[in-house]
Amino acid sequence: MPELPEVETTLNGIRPFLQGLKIARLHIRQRNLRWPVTGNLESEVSGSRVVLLQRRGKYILVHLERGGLIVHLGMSGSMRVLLNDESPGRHDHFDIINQHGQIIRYRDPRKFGCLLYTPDDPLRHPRLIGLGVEPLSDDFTGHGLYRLSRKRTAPVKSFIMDGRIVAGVGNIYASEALFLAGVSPIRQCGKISRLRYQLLAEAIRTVLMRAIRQGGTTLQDFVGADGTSGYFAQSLSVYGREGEKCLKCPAGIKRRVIAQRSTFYCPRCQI
DNA sequence: CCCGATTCCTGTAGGC
DNA sequence: TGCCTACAGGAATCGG
Repeated sequence: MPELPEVETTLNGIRPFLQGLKIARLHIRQRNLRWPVTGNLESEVSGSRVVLLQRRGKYILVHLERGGLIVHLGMSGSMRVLLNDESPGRHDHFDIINQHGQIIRYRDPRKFGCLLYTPDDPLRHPRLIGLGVEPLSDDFTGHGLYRLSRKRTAPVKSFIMDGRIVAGVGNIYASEALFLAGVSPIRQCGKISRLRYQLLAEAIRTVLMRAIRQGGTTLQDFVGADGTSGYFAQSLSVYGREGEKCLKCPAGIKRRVIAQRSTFYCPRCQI
């Protein structure tokens, strides 16, 4: 599932084929994504230069000379640079074709992703305006998490997965970061100490950066822009390891559902 | 405001 | 072998 590291991997892969170049054409085949793709985006963006490719949370921002595109990979999306002409499959919903005729193809079997156009600064789009802090920026601190969590009762796992608090932490990396920090996912976020939030913030940063270095996590669908899988899956400590032995102690990894999401943790190491 | 449940979608896995 | 159901989850939305 594309979370922040997978989006970052995708972005790095497609950047050489888009940033600084003109978009010759946008070819949309399926307009029925997470939100309907409305309006004549094709004519808005064709001939426009990509001035910057940027990630914000799990969103990909394609800044154009005027306005920009906003792409989300949902939970099964990928963007791939085609090496040779391949006929599109039924889940290949749109292509971006650059000035050299190179094709960046968007595939998303479950259609949870989106393609939006805005004539304004994409960062100020209503979908992005309420996003929380970037976890890899200097603004992301344990102290900030601590302050935002006061008087709240949600489980800490739900808290760090809330995009209005931190942008880009999804189900897999939430479990992994909580394990690394030794914090139980079911603890009420408002009752966790400042010190432990410092450990947690550091763990989130560490897990995300490690995953980026390994090209993200591929469980089923995810591939980077070159079509290869990420290999962070082999580094997962708890996710998907129910019943297996904890890496740090003799206990077994437990699974429990928190906010309708599978959550994996060590009941002994994570307090 | 805060929080949990529900919703969208389709491929895959497991049961019978 | 094939049908059926449950499950996976990002994020918006709704209801309490």
